[in-house]
Amino acid sequence: MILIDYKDTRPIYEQIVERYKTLILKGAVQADEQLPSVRNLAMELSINPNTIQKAYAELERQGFIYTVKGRGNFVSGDSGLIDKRKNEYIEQILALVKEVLEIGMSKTELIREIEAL
Amino acid sequence: MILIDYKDTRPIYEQIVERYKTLILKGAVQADEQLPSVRNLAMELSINPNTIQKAYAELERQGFIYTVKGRGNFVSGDSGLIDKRKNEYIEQILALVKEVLEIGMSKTELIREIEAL
DNA sequence: TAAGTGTACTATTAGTGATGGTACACTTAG
DNA sequence: CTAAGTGTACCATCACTAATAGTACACTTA
Repeated sequence: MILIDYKDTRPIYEQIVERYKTLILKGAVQADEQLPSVRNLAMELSINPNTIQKAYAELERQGFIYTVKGRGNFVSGDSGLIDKRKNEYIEQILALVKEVLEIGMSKTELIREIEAL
Repeated sequence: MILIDYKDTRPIYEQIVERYKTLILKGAVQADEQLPSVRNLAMELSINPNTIQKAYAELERQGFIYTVKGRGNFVSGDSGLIDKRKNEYIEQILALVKEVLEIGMSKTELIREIEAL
């Protein structure tokens, strides 16, 4: 479910956050489903529990999961998150598109590439 | 010509590299045109000469500029760079597009956003 | 009660970005 | 030739962040 890419320049906790955001929004993990405990996931990935804790804290801050002390972390049911997330992506994509247009790529060529997916 | 955004999380030298790459590919600075000296640009931006040096070294490594010891740094005339750079952008954009499609955004909606630029 | 949960600390290590300063070789204008 | 301006190569230092290691405590539940 979760994989760490050590060639990736992004910090581990951030990779975990991104991975879970996608999993949750894709519906790969259902609402109110329990996430692995901090200690378990840390052991599974052979990293420090503090790193998992940091990732989970960030996911909670962004509303993707909620925490019950003594019980665990669970997937939030907030449906508005998908639209928020989409907008984040759109902004990133449009920023890149602007730059690539500036250096002379044509909009039609770009769209053709996207259609080809 | 060059501006540093301290709210940007990317390191300064990287911002400078990206900025010059775009300027060169847009043709805003011509081939064989001289770049500001390491010391001058450092003073102008109120940062350390070593940081500029790092940026210039990276630009040279990527073929965007060339260096003449004792004279300065100059814009390279390599025309193949544009295609390389375009491909870099395309890859980044397509990676993001894949993810946003995974969470349920439609391809047509995405293309509409791009057309709207 | 014991095991498993989150959480809050503190200390430490490692890596990177950036600074400050020095020194040297080269080129060019004077 | 000289001086000023170039790149370049160092070194030491500071600051910040990511990650680790370890301990402790409060909570929930079988």
